[in-house]
Amino acid sequence: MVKHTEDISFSLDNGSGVPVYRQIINQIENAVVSGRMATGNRLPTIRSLAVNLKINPNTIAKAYNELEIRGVVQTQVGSGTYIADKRPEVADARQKKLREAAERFLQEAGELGAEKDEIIKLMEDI
Amino acid sequence: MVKHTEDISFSLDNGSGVPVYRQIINQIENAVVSGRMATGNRLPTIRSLAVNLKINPNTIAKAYNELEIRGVVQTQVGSGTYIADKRPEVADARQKKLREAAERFLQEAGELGAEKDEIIKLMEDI
Amino acid sequence: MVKHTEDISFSLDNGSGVPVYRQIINQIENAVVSGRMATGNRLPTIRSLAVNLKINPNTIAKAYNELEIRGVVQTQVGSGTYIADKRPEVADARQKKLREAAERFLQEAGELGAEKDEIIKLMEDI
Amino acid sequence: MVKHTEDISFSLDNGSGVPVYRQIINQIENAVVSGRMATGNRLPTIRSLAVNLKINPNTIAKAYNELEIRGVVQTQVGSGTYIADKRPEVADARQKKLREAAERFLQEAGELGAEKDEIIKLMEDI
DNA sequence: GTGGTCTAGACCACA
DNA sequence: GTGGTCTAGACCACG
Repeated sequence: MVKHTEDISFSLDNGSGVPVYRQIINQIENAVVSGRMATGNRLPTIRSLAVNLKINPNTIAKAYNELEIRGVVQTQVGSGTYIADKRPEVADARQKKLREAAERFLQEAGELGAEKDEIIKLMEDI
Repeated sequence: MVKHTEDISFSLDNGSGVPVYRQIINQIENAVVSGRMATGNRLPTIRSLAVNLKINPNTIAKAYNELEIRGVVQTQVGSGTYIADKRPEVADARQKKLREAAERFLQEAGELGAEKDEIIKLMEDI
Repeated sequence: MVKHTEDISFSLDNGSGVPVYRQIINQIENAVVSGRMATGNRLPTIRSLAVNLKINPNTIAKAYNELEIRGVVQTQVGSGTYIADKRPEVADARQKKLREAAERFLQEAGELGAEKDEIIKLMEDI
Repeated sequence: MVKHTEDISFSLDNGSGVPVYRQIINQIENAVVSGRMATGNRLPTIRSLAVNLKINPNTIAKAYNELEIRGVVQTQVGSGTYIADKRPEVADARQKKLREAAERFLQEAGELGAEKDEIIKLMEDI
């Protein structure tokens, strides 16, 4: 039985320099490794997402296509795009991605001269 | 335009999608708003930095040029590129940049399903 | 970003010492402050202008880029470059630029020993 | 008998894009064709002018050198640099330069949407 | 086809 | 040796 959930939302940042299609890829991968999207869940259609995010359908198609190449999703022609079978690394992947995100942030915080105290205080405040 | 310190180091991430010249701009701005680079400090020469970072001098020139247009640095042809006169917003800018970096990180951590506890624990560990 | 007029023409002077990209910037700014180009008007594409002016596309890209950093234009990759939202100073800017141009001319005319009479006569003749 | 007048003053504009050495050349040529500097008049020494204008002596040397190549000045080693013998074209040259300066100005004024009336009024006001 | 990024390399203005 | 300008050309993101 194929589930039809579409409970994923995207937030794009146009000024960050990160290509839009990669932001989409990242957010889908994050949803997968965090367990919010699981095997068999359906992704939004290219068209609906294009309308939602106000971007060109080609951009989303490119993201889905790359995710398919990586084995994260599978496309069923005429039906939609689905999260692929769980692969073993998923559990590790979340930790890895979380740690990488933390390191990117700490790198930048370090450049801004923030010490551990200030950073943790900031985390607690927000 | 007096001091000649060059105590800034750069770290580039080629796979992040953020253009190299923008990474350089960000890191220089971070150094300025954090106080590590102050008015009159000299930046590394375009050519020396190009050798250091193993990138094309034009890429660095582009970064320095944008910083000049934005009023962050001043160039003296034949002499070098220097941090421009401190403008009043500098003090606020650090807080703003730090908060933005934190928000970007928390956004991504949220996508990965991390709660505040896990995040703070991670911060303390690294 | 609605209108698609491209009613701006450029005239470059190679021997003047003023960099080509700066001449382009000046002429676009002049068109904006004089009202010939208004918010939303599209600039010529980089490539078409490069062909027209017989210069390298990068030179035009550099001009457009600086105009974007200064907030004069906005770019939509895949679509074109457009005059940005009108900012309040525009009205004053025309007078300022006109007066500066006049002062540069009178400075040079003075060096050439021309008096007001001769200058005004010249203006009427041309 | 060689005259030793040094009654020429310079005004440099660093932001104009025109190289400093060319600004110097122009202003000396203007002084010559306008009759303010005549055959045999001595130019300021490179060193004194460098101090006055706060620029590098090499820049002035380059200007004087180019003027010598063009036959506008002559250098007497150990004595100084002097305006060369008047050549026939000088009388015409002033008109030509004046007209060119006027045309550059009118070009820019035209870009700013100024009509003859406004321009003449501006000339009269300043 | 639109603009953006990056490389490579030539030549110039200035100290 | 410093930065600035310009050319040429490759490849990318986006529509």
